[in-house]
Order: sequence, then C-alpha cells, then structure tokens
Amino acid sequence: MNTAASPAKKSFKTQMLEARELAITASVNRLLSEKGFDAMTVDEVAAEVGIAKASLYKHFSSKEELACAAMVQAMQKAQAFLENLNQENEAGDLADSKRVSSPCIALNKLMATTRWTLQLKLAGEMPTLPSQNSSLRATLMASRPYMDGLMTVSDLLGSWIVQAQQEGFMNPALPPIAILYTLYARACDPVVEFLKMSELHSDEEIIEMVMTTCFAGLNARP
Amino acid sequence: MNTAASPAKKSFKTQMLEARELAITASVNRLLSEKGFDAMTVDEVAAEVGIAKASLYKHFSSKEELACAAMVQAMQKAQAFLENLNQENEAGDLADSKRVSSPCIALNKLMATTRWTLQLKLAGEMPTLPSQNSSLRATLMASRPYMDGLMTVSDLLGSWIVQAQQEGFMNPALPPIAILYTLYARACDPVVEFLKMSELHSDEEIIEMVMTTCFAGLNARP
DNA sequence: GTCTATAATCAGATAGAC
DNA sequence: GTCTATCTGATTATAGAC
Repeated sequence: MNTAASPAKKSFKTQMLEARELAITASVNRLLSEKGFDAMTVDEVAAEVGIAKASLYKHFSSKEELACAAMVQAMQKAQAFLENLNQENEAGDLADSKRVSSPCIALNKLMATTRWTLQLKLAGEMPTLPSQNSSLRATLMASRPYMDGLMTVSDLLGSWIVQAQQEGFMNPALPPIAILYTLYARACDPVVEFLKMSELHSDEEIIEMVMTTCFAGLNARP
Repeated sequence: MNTAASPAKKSFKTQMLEARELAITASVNRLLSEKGFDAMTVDEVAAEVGIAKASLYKHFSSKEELACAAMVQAMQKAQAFLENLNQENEAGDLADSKRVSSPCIALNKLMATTRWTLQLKLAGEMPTLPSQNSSLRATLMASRPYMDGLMTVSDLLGSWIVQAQQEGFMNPALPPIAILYTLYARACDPVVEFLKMSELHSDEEIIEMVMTTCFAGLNARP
C-alpha cells in the first residue's frame, strides 16, 4: 500500500503489472460477454492477451478469480456511471432555473442507465450474469469488492425507483425489488441478441424497441 | 410405420421402448430446466433415468440429440396448447352470443400463453433456450420436428400479435417480430428465478408481476 | 514473471460381454 | 438393449527451467 506522500513511487513495476492485469480483465470482459463463463476457456484468454496460460495463473489463482476480477471492474464502471449521473442531474437542477424541481428526474436516470446498459451489451462489453448456478456465483458472493459494488448500485437504483413511484411515474403496484430485477435483466436480455442477429434494425432501433417494451410495455397506451 | 388396420401391432416391444424414451426426455427436460444444457451431464441423465450411460447412447447418438428430443417434445406441447387455445376461443365465440365479435381475444390468447409459459418455468418444466451459441443450436436448427414446431408456434403467435395491434390493444409502433421475441424471452426470464429465490412472493404473485411488467410496462399508466 | 511441457480431472462417447 | 469398463479429447491447473 502506498502512502499519500509518495503516490508515484509505485511507478514502474507495479504500473506495468496493473496495465497487464487491466489488459487481462478487458479481454476476459469481452470473452465473458461473447460466450459466457462456462464456454470461455483459459486458453482463449491467454491467447487473446498474448501471454502463456501459466502466466495468467500468476495473476489470478483460478478461472473464477479471473472472471470475478472482470466482473468487479464492470461493476465499478457501473457504479461510477450511476454516481456521475446523480451529480450531473443535481448540478443541472441548481444551474438551470427553468428546470427547478423538475419532476421525472428519477425515471430519467433509470432510463438513461438502462440505455447505457443496452449500449454496453450491444458493444460486447457486458459480461453475462451467472443467472444459473455456476461455480462463479460462489466466488462472486465471496468477493467484497463485487458485493460492495452491487450493494451500492442496488441502493442507488432502488432509491430512484421509489422516488419515481412516489412521483407517479412508475407503477406503484410493483414492488421496487421486482422493478430492480427487471432492470438488471436488461443486461442479459436475449431479445437484444435475437434482434441483432435478424439484422433488420440498427443498434439504436434495437435499443429504442427494448426501452419501449421495458418501460411502456407491449400493450397500447391510450 | 403402422397401418391403420393394425394399430395395436406395435404394442409390446416398441411401446416399452417409447415409454423408456419418454421417461428419458422427461428427465432431460427437468435437468435442462434446472441447469441448462452445458451444466447438465449425461451421467446425471443416466442416473436420474436409472439406466447405464451406454444405454442412453443406444437411444440417442449424442448429448445434443438427447437435448433436442426433449426440446422437440416441449415444442410440440406448446404447439398443442396454442392450437387448443385457438379452438377454445373460436368455439366460445360462436356459442356465447353475448360475446360475439368480442375484441381483445388475440391479446387474451397471447397473455394466456405467456402465463402458461411462466407457470411451466416455475414448475421446472421449461428447458432453457440456448441463447448463447451452444453446440445445441446447430442440432436444433437441423432438426425438422423442432423447426417445424417453432415455425408453427411462431406463425400462430405472430398472427395474434398482428391482430392485437390492428385491434388497438398492442403498441403498433413495435415490429411484430420484436413482440414475438419479447414473449419468447419470458421462457428464460431471470427475473422469475430471482424473485423465486427471494422467497418474498408466491408463484402466483411472481407470475402477475412479470405479466404486468411485460404487458403494461414499468411506467405508471394514467 | 514468463515460458514450455505436463499432470490431473472430468465428461462425452465406445467396446465388448451378456 | 443393457451393463461394466475403457477410451478419447478437452480443460483447468501446476512444475520447473530460464
């Protein structure tokens, strides 16, 4: 651990190491998004990063740890996005006097987050969640950084959901937890892949369709 | 193939064989629903059926064929359900004079189908679709019975979707294919499992919540 | 820390007796 | 057709030289 007095002291070696590990997690992230945890092999990761498999195991003690590191990184990225979104809107509220006490902000934040999630997914940067009982689940649940990130993200989204319900923009009959899960599920929505495979629509159109079905539903609105 | 003149001629041996294969597909169906194709092992199937693994391979030439047979059976079950639903409603229309030309029938059929799908899923009888590129996909796409069933089911659902849109009950801005995929996706919706794991709601409540988010959306309705 | 080579394990598939 | 025993290949993980 570095002291605040010598922040640049870790430069050479550790910086190289961190860069290498960043390259690894980036590759893992892409492969997790493309094939999922089970189908991804450690050989593939090593090949894509460009180092020997044994070297990978010097950085991460198992395939699960490897995937976990990538998931933690993705979770922290999400956390940063959400917190930034929160501050942006608060700042906007204060600065723009025309929008003072503008409603619908909580819903807009939730929609912006969902849109961002879908964009990541279409870009192949969204590691698929282990919805089924995988060996990865245990590792993730035992990972403090992952669980902390998940908790923070869930708390933020949860507060926006409750707010949007109180403001009358989201269905108050739905338990917030059900809404939260429904939004999380957009990160692994097979509809996105199916529509992408059909090649009938652009990425933007796909996002808008999924956003519509998610928030407005399939039924017609008056 | 039996002639119509001797329908009972296949009785003993082939009947036993068909019963055995039915038991196999039933076990496969359950395991596919519980763990998915990749996580399911042939050893497990053999153990659950109560025969040796080698005996399984006398019936099915590969793990893919094994799963395919179960998927075909599930698909035919779905087809039967849909066709029955179709006839039921037509008969009801003619018999009950009060309901003649009653609208909303197409939408009701779609909702009934979705509800049925969710019930199957909660009962552990819905084999998970190979959303990611699995070796199973190729086998399924090469299977005439499966593709025929899929086609029939899709055509029926598609016609109901278009009708519901024309009658003003479903969002006409959404391409029918997007609606079709969205309904298919309910068969592997992780929200169902998440809510089930939370143990806060009964199966009926879970179904109603997912139905609401699917058809009415997350947003409030006026 | 990185490499090559290899161990260890597990799962799909098969051989051959009955 | 069913069984036990075995083969084969793929994959995770490690040993040991550099």
